[in-house]
Amino acid sequence: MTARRADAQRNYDLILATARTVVAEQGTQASLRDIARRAGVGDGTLYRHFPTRDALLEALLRQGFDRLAGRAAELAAALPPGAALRGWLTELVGGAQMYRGMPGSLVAVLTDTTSPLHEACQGMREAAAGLLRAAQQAGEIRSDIDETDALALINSVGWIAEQNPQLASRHDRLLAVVLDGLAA
Amino acid sequence: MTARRADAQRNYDLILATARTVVAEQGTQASLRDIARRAGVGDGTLYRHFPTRDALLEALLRQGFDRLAGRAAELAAALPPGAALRGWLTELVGGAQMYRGMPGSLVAVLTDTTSPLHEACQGMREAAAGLLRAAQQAGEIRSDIDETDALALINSVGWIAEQNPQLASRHDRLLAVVLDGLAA
DNA sequence: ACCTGAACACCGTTCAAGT
DNA sequence: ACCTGAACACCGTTCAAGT
Repeated sequence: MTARRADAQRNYDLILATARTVVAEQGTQASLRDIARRAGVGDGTLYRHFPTRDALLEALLRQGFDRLAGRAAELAAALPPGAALRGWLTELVGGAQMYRGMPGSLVAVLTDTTSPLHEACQGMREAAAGLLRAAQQAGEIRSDIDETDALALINSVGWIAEQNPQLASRHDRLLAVVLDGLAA
Repeated sequence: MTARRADAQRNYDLILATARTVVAEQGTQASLRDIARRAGVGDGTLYRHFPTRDALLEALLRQGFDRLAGRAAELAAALPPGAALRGWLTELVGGAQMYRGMPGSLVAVLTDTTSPLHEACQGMREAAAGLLRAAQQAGEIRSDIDETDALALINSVGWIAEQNPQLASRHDRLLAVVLDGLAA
């Protein structure tokens, strides 16, 4: 991929930047043809660089995942274990809501080792596992759940507001209910 | 609607029965054209009887909603308030999972008074509100939530398994976490 | 190597023409 | 009053033809 031809690299970047805009506007189910058209490339060019929709979303999200993994380390250093985990999960669900459909993509990919999104997810997963383990050892979080449970539940709360914008005002309370359920 | 012509009534029933099968197979996003084709009617006939996808889903679900409202009364009579609410919510999420996409339709319609699904939802809503109020007065459920919160959260747990079948084995545990979060 | 865009098989939705 | 199916404007995806 480092030996990419200059025009190919330019198109790759162009498609990705356009996809970021269009997905922010229309969600993860945005028309791929629309993305290609607005990027000014042929349909086939999009498919050459991103053979599946997940491949495109993956490229779109890798940055966000890396950032979240970094935030986990910061929070772990700054806060007690339970507060660090709760703070991190709260940031995660806020970030996933930036793109409509993202909680779904994230949950779908959580256990799918074949998806390109899964690889990008791993760093974040391990960060989640670390925070969770520490909070469990401190006796602040129930011991019968793992990081997959926590990520699935938190994203499901993000999904609610995206499914029905009128419920967005309830988001904080719903998140609090789930976090209380995770407590020991 | 009682003065429906015989052929219209026959088509209405035929479309609904076919939709039940197809939605069970393919979820709430099933192709409307496919439903019309398998019912043996023209595309326009489906639109005449069900002008929107929601109208079709509503007809499909009214029975289930009525049944759930009835179950609420049974559980309220047979169990202490907290157990009645928890049992009812557990049945609800099990039923909603029968059709892929149903938790989403239900949450979407929860606050939309214009949708035909909303009307069908009202009986169930009131049943939920009654169970919830009793459980809150008994001090078993936290007092800062309403039935909309409870229904949204429970359906979000149903959404998880539908989004990623590999997470289905975690369903009972995830439901337990949310129910614990709802406890006082 | 990479790009383009026509082509194919779908989809939701509408509406003139029939009975 | 109701039904039909062609028609329209989309969509995802592929692939021969170009550079």
